[in-house]
Amino acid sequence: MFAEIEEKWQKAWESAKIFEAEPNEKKKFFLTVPYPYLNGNLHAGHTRTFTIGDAFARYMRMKGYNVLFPLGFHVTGTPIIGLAELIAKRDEKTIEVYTKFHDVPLEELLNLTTPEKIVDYFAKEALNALRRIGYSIDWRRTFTTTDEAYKRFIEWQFWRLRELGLVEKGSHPVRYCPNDQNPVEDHDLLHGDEASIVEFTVIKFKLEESDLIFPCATLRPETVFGVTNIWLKPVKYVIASVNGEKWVVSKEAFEKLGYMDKKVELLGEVDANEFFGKKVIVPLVGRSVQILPANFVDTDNATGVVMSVPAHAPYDYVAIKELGAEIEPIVIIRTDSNGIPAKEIVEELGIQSQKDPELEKATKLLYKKEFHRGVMLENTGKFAGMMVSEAKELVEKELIKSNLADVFYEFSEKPVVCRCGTKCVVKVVKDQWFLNYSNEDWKKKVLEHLDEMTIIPDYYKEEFRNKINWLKDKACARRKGLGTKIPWDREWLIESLSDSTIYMCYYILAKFINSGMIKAENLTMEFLDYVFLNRGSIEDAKSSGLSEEVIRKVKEEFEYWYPVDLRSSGKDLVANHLLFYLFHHVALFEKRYLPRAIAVNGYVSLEGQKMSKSKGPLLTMKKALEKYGADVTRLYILHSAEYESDADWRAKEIEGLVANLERFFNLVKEHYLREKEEITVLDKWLVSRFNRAVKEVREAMDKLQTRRAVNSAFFEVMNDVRWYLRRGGKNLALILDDWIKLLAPFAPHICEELWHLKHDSFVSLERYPEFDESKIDEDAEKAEQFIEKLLEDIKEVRKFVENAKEVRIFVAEDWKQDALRIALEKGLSEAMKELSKHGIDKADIANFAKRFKSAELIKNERELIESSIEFFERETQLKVSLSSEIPEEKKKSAMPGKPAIYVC
RNA sequence: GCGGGGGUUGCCGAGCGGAAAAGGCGCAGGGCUUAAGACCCUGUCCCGUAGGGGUCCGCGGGUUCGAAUCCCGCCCCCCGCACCA
Repeated sequence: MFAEIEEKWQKAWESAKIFEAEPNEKKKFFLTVPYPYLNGNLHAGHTRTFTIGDAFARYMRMKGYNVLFPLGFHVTGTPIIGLAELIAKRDEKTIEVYTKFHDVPLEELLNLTTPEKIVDYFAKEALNALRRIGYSIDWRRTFTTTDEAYKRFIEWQFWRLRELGLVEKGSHPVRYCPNDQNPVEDHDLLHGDEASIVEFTVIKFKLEESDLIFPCATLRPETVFGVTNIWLKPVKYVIASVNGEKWVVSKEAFEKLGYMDKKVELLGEVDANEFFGKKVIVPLVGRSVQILPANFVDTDNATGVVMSVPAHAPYDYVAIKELGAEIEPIVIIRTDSNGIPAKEIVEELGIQSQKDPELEKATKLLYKKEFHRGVMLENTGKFAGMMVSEAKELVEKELIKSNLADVFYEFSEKPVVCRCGTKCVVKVVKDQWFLNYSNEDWKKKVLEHLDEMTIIPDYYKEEFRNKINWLKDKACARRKGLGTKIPWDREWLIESLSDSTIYMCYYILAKFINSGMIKAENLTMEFLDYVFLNRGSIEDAKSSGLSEEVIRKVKEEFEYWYPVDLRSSGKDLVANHLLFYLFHHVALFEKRYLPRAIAVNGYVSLEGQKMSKSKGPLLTMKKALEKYGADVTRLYILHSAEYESDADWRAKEIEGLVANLERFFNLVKEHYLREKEEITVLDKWLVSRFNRAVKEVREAMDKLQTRRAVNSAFFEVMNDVRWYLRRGGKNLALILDDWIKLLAPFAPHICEELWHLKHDSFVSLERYPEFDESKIDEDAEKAEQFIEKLLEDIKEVRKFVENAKEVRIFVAEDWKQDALRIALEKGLSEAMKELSKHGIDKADIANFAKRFKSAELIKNERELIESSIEFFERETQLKVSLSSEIPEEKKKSAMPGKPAIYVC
């Protein structure tokens, strides 16, 4: 129903260029939202984040700020390439998801076989949807992350980060497919997406009088002090040369070692039976212990060689018992009891054999307990007295330092299988480029800046603080994907989250680039240094080939718009993008250019179901707009949930909203242009209530609480308006100018249409309503409340009378009014004294005392009722009058603010 | 496990020391209508033939004249823990 109106105003805004922001004398507000990734159509999740952003942009604009709200598109990385391949391959599932959920017509979809075509198509679709929803975006600044100029900008950024020592080479473990010879991403997995990569410590036990090493893999290196023997499975093992040492490992382990950045060579096969009974030396301790057989050993887990700590490892304890070996467990950790921890838990769970699945549970329970509450005992040398949680890391460090241990990466769960059917391995990728987010100095600066920022909701600041502390180095280069090459090592592409950290300042360049004033080749190091970092002079910047005038202009605009005042984002970006956003700004920019505020919002689910771009279900922005139109969609999504809580999109609810919005539209149309009539108490009440709503809405919006704001601005005002009309109000127009303005950030099209019934200006540029204390009328509000309650009471009483014809209302006698006044001022006892002085009946006084708490002083109570008689009659369809002809005992119940009611 | 958030009436959700507890949705009844829809009104924890009474905010304790709201313990749910946008 509103489609035409919406299109009309979108065109009007566009041709009046009212959202094209240029520096001026006003205070600026720079608002950004994360650019969308174009491997599909924009969906309800984008709709939520962007609509919150737009509502706030509009709100700030109406509060008198010069608002810049731009948006670009993100296409770098692997998903778009992957999608192109899948479409080219005619992958069934992909075709289904993209036709069914992304609403791409089949014939168009089949054509999207290259990344470029995909980007073109979805960029066009996105633009259409974003325009149709009426965002107040400055479209002159849009761009795509594969634009030549953008790449220059990214290269510049990486040169500067490297100069600061924040990009370095290192190695790290990845999930890897030996067949594809590539790292495997989550969506390329057949099995095992739950598995994570865990780091085993491999402790080297030397065979006595030999150079053979038994590398025992463990997750609890601190228990090395309690080792009583080591285990091998009675099967064939191999001897391998590993970085020059002779290791005995399982066959599976040998294969895996080859991927772990080690020099590995097969020397020969060997039967574990040959070693049983022989002795190895426990590192750090120097104790000599036996090699024994155990069937629970999994040769496909890590090295396939295990150390035995029967006091603390249930498996070991049970294996030793089953073997009947005369080995005394050595307790090295104390928690609460004095016994042998593994023994206790095994007995408690009634475990009998190595095959008992309960052993897994016992191991986990004991591990947890000892890790969090355990203390290292005297027999652990210099670690004695430490908490286990602390000792674990230190023991490992010590062992590795003295070349007594190594690390071995393994999946936490198995199998992990690639889409191609091959079992994945953990591969250590070397010579990889890293962003050094673990750098303490860098972190410290970020944390310091965080303290000065506004985070919405505020408790997320703590979350950010923790995440900043947890953040580790990030591999920032890839071999595959779209994007910018690392400028000093062109084998590598900059990974797509790493090229999206400070692009908000690129919006300032984008305007000049899009207009042709600046070309990609003008973006030289000197120019960007000068504009963004205040490095070098304008003379240096001229080497870009740009004129001084242009350089000056760009610089001025950057100075005007930066920093970003608010970045509004979905919560999925907290642990990654938003952190990088902070880190990179802090690393590169001067303090005055650092981000001011971040707001976080939750996900959107669909009728209770999680949405998924790659699997469905999905509701695209386009579809929502086709079905409901812009303002309904906007209002709905803004009202659906607050802050980081997740919203659930429900067709049934949104349909209810359509009706509400139509009612609003018709109501305003009907009353907006009416002649004003004489002002009554009721009018004052309306204005007073409306003013409170204004206050509420502003307070809510200042904290980005769109749900609360819409609730108040739309639904609650609507309820007041209904009451007002029901009461016979004639001057609704009193609040309509302001009501339209109040709603304009949320439902801008309808508001624009209504506003123009009376005005020539754009409501989008009007001043937002102010709260006016002087318009608050306590008496009027009290009076309305009184009438409402009285009506309720009349209806209540009436329920109990059959064939009611008439209502008589009896207002409390004057003496009660007087007494209440005294009681409120001087206390009840004073009032009672006064009453007896005037010869009021004792029983009456007692009755009054009992009930005075529920009484209230209403100004002109009698007149108020009198003027509302007609209203009461209309509402009850009964004859209503003020009368003293009611039974005596009813009269007694009359109190100020609560008249006696008699229905007959 | 660590970190962050949360458990409120049929559902979604506000409230965060003094109201059976905003608002929305759903459901029921009434009005309007030739009818349906829309719209308007009423009800929606239990009891009640006079505007009243009782019970209630994950569970169990405590503080207080008074607790959904504060404190302690327990149970349960959601999200992140990455190299993926």
